[in-house]
This record gives sequence, C-alpha cells and structure tokens, in this order.
Amino acid sequence: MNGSDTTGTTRRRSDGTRDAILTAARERFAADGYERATIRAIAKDARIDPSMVMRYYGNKEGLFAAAVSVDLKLPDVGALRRQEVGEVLVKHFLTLWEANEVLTALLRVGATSEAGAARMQAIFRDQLLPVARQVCPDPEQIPTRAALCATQLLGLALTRYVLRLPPVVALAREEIVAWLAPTIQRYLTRPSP
Amino acid sequence: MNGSDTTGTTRRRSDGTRDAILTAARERFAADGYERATIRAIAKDARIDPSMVMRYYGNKEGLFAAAVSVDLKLPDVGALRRQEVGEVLVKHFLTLWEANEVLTALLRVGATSEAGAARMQAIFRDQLLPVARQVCPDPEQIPTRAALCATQLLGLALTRYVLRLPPVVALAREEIVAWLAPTIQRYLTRPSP
DNA sequence: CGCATAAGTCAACACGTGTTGGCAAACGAA
DNA sequence: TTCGTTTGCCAACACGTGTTGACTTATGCG
Repeated sequence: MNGSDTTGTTRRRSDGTRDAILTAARERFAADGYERATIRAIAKDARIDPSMVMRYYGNKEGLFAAAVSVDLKLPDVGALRRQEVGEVLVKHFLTLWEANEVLTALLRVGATSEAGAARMQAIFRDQLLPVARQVCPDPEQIPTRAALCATQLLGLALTRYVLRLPPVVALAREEIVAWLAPTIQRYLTRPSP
Repeated sequence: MNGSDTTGTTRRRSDGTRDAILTAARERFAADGYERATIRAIAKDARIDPSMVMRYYGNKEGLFAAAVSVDLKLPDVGALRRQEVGEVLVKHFLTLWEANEVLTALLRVGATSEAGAARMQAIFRDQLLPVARQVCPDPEQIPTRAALCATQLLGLALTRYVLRLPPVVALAREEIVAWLAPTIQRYLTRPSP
C-alpha cells in the first residue's frame, strides 16, 4: 500500500501521468468530439501507452466523465443591482468559455451523443436554473426564462467556438457584451410578452 | 442507355432506391451524427445492400453531401414593414426546422466535423447574410448583425432539437416567437449599442 | 426471341477501434 | 539488501467500419 497520510488525498506516484491523460483528453474531446477523439491519440499526446488510460479510467466513457467535470462558478446574482445581471452573466460566460476548453468539449459531445446531451441538461438544471431563481419575479416563469438564456448563450458558444462562423469569431469581447447583455437582461427580468 | 426524354431530367429505374437511401441517410445523420450513422445502418433502413450506397454516392462523404442540401428559402424581407422582420424570420426558422430534419442533421454534423462546420459557414454566408443586407442600414454592420441573429437562432435549434433541454422543448411556438422576435428585430435594425 | 446493360446480392478485404493480459522495470517499505 | 506493489510497455484479440469486386438477376431495346 501507499498510505501514510492522514488526509483523504493520497498523492500517488502516477498522478503526473493521470493529469497528462486528462489534459490530453480534454484537448482531443474539444477538438474532435467523442468518436474521433481516439484513446490512442490521447495516449500519444500524453506520451504514454493506451493501456494506461484503461487502467486508470476503466474505459472511454470513464475517461470522458473524468475529463469533463464542469463547475460554472456562476456568480451570486442576488448581490447585484437588477439591471447589472445581464452584463455580469455574459461577461462571466465569455471568461469561462475562453479559459476552459472543457466547455467546448462538452458542447461538441453533447451535440453528438445522448449521454453528452444528458450531461448538458444536468448542468442547466443544477447551475443555471438556480441563478434564474434568484432574479426572476414569477417562480412559474423561472424555467422558461433560464431556457431562453441558454438558447442565447449556448448559441453564442456554438457559433463562435464550434462552428466558428467568421463574423462571430471576429466580434470583440466588448461588442458581444454590449449586444447580448440586454438580451439576457430582458429574458430574465422583463415582463413576459 | 436509358434516354428517351427530351428534358434533362432522366428518370432512372433506380431512383426509388436512390431516394430511399437519401431518406434513411437524413434520418440517421440527424439522429446519430456523422460517425455513428453507419452506412450499414442506413442501408438496412433503406432495405438494400450497403454496396449500393457506394455505387450511387461514391463514398460516405458523397452520401452526406447528397443527403444534406439546404435551401433555407428565406423570405424577401425587402417587401415587409421593417418592424415585422424579426417575427417573420423567427416563424420561418421554426417552420423550417420542424419540417425538415436535414437541418438537425447538418447541425449535428457541423458540431462534429470540420467539413460540416464549413458547410454551415457557407449557408450562413450565402443565405443569411443577404437577408441582413436587405434590412440593415449601415453596410459595414451587416456581417455583425447577421452573426448575432445566427447565435440566437442556432442556439434555439441547438437547445431544442439537439440537446433537448426540457424547458426549451416545452416552449410553445407562439412563446418562442414572442420572446425571440424582438431579439432578432433588435439585432437587425436597432442602432448599435 | 437475344443480348447489352442496369440493379441488386454476397463475401471478403484492409484498417482502425476499444480493450485485455502478460511481462519488465522502478519504486518504497522492511 | 529483499520483496511486494506500482507503473509502464508490448503484442494481441475481437469487433465494426468503409469499401471493393465478382457474381446473379431483372429490364428493356433491337
């Protein structure tokens, strides 16, 4: 055995390899989607043997699950003035997507496989809905308003980071904020039409 | 030869099979994406031998190209009052997406493969940009405004028809129009922020 | 009819995939 | 040191894929 620490976080000798695999997996899943991201390619990027991936993560699904764990770290919108919330959310999303290729990977896989779609549904339910709950006046409209935000924000991510439509890629960060913030603001707080 | 028609549209004896293949291919590509939609499965759906697919469409890419040819048939927005254009476009898109699984297929594949993404870029450039050109005051802003529309409309399609986020699926057609039309309207015609 | 051509079937190839088990080297506690 | 465990590499398996070519059957023109 390897245990001589009182905490639960045992530091294994193979943790370097494990991290290298996860990093390579994230890149490949983000760039190629689930099917085209082969274990052999991931292993090659991580400079180890494909069999190591199996030993440490069981199978390809297990690797994906380990590589893509998402915490959107959405801000506490309760502490904001109500007219700021759209702007803050859009800025937060942009920062998130550009810092972390995990989200691109998740979106690509979500568009391909049933399991990936289920994953996105869970993130929406567990992380975006609560935000809407903090801001939205009528509780009955919370799912609808959160859903509308999702269409706009995921649409931006799709066209900018996956499909790469040139005019969307060309948009500057401030432009995106200026255009989308009012939309999000309206979806969350304006009276329903 | 088979020709005894003066028009260019020769009616081959195999056209029934060809259409069956295309129909099955569209369904499979829409449901499974490019990789998981296997030629064997498509052939089985069409009740023919996989080799027929190769004979008639060359290879898998050729089949995809033949199965997914998109004409958005966007309306002539020049003939509308300017404040109607958002509503008309959103309605048109909804009708389009629900009539034709080709678009879902294209979106799924676009999210997976480089070739699919290029296809979507072409459609955006050749079909959506001209619409913005008809409506938008400042020519310099045309790509930006069309791009913004694409983020919202494709985001709706993504969350509703691919990811199937429950609250987005639950939205009624009129609700979607009521919420999204003002957004599209604003992206196309409002002064830039 | 006869026959060239198209339509369709069958079996197989070559390849890449996820996955497995065996074996050598490095390591760390005793 | 000694020895059990961990880490890593290698070769291989079973399977499904796109794709090919040879073969049989149907069709329609002369």
